[in-house]
Amino acid sequence: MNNLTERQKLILALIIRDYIEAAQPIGSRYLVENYNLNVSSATVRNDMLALSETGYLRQPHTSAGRIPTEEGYRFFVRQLMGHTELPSTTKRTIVHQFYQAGTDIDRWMRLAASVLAHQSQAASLVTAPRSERSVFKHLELISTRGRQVLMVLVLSGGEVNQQMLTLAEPISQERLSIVAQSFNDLLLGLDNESIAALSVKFDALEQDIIKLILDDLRHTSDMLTGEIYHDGLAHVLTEPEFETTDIARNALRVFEERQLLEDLLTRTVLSNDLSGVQVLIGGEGNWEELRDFSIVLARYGAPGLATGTLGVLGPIRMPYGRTISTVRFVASLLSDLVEDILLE
Amino acid sequence: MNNLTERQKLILALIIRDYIEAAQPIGSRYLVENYNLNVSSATVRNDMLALSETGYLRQPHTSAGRIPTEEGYRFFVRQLMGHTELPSTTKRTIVHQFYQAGTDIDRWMRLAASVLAHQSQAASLVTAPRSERSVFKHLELISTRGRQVLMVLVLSGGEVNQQMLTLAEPISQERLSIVAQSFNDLLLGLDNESIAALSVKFDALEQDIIKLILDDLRHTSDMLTGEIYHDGLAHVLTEPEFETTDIARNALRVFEERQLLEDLLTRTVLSNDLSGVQVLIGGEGNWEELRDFSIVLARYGAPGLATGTLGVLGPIRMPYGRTISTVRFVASLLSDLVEDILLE
DNA sequence: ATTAGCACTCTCAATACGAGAGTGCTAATA
DNA sequence: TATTAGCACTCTCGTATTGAGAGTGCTAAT
Repeated sequence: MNNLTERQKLILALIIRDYIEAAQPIGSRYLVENYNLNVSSATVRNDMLALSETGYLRQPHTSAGRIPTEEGYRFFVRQLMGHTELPSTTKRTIVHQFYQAGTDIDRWMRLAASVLAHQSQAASLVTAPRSERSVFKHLELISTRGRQVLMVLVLSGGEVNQQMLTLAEPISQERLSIVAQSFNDLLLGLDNESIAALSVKFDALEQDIIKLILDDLRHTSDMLTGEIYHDGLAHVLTEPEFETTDIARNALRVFEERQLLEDLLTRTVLSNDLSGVQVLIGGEGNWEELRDFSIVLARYGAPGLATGTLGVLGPIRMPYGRTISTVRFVASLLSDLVEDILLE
Repeated sequence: MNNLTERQKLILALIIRDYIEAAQPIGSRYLVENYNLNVSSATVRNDMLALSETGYLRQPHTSAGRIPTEEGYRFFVRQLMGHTELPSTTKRTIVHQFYQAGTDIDRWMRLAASVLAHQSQAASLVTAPRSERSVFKHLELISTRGRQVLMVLVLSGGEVNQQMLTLAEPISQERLSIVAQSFNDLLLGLDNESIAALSVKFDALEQDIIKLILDDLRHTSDMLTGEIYHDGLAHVLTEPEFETTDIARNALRVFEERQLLEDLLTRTVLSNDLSGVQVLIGGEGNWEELRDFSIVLARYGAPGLATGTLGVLGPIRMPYGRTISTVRFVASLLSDLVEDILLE
């Protein structure tokens, strides 16, 4: 499969780079005139033909130039594209912005989404860090009004879940505090299953609470909870390939279908290419909704403690080099920040 | 100004209704053929001319039919459009969906956004209920790791703010609990200013905590915090007037510019037309970014305790009757739910 | 293996043209 | 005075035609 001559690889790379910029089919004459290939356009045409037969290039119609196929992009990203880094001035600017954002996680997330969207000129998405295995940390019961009780549950990794609870009869704040305290002593550090396995006798109130705690724990570890931050949706409409409204509509739908996003983001745990950055081109056969998009994803955080996902969604004709290095950089930056917060 | 004949009003109403459906200029012949006006097309033309001079209608070009101006829409919404209600089967379906969603506020919000978007075939946005005047309710300090402390602050109305705090030196959980307890006794029910005015002597740790509490209180009452739920962005691309990409891009930008949204949503407190539902048509001169859109907004919740905002953004050519009744219904439904949760 | 040359194909912008829709105006009518 | 018939006029929009330009694939020569 890899029986391409060096010149063919070069031509493929040039076509992809230029096509990404120009969004127009690239012809043979254009190539020889703009790059010192030292061969004639006819030779380039022969190579193009070969690349078309390998499946890396195609023509929108007879007698147009060539554009890359999805396979072409994949080959490019995997083999041809070198490792790129963000310019260090850009890096410094980004770091500075995070520095100014203080320690507010919500602000970090928004900033991360904004930076990703702005740098890659595409749509970005970020999820807050959450612990991979949720463990009970602290419970608080706060009487609010009549028989309503606010239950605040803190899990390892810093997630806080709140829930309303209706009692059969009013209970004083003092008694509630005592109940909460006993749970705190009993459940500290236990996970879902350990708590379910407890064979202590509970009264009705305690039963209810335990059920809610279990619910929250399961909930939190099963699926993606919380806000999915995003930014730069408007960018996807800028690209000429999204003139067709239904394609653009698909892009928006991706951002609003939690199920799909969860599905997508949780898959990122697998296979760590490219120092943790993963590139999905054109749905890769698995995601019909993403047929027309590429996604660059990375996980960040403190492995084993709390991790989140971030990524960029754009057209298949995407500046992969720049996007990948942006995603990589923001991910590592967020990882540092999260670690700072978790480990002393 | 209101010197329109009954027939002129009728014609205006018919044009608006039909234009909203067809998205095409409406001509005089079309009107007399489809409705029993009992006058000739020439007469209708005369009335149309009058309506054009009043500023309620305009022509895209000579010899096209008429389309409503923004003023025309405003007049229609204010004077011509009767009070419409959602079909009761639709109402039941919606109520049922909320019933199934349990008592999870996050789920309510998502569902509300989804229902609004789906019913109005436009983009929706919803903010979680929050109390209008934030008051201290409960503080919790939880030692996590080394010198890091998780501070959980509960405000009236049920907002929970969490924040990390780095100590100068490690402090045991017992001591933290004691500190938290003393704050709970001291600050219960106090607002921003009362706390700032306290003239009690604090040590360094307590000072830090007070500062964070004040920050949170101010933060929460000043601006819109928390997620702004939205759904149905894809709908805005369906409308023919958004074929032009930059207009559609504006719509998306509206949803991602928190500043604008906050600005917008907080204005809803004013003037309660139409049983609390507010209609902004074409930015109303105040919002350049909304020049091409209309927004239907309503506040919901338990006044004085906790309120949120919800609304729908769509093209100016929007089915106002349906949208307004949807917004009104969802708002009142959410109000009931919130009240149920707050008042016993 | 490379290249010059050439016929061929396809897109795209420009142009022209006619049908159709809808108006505004004038003069006649009830 | 309000309405109407009639008509000239204007503008859009779809369709057809055309020619320029770009780029290819193939063949034969180097």
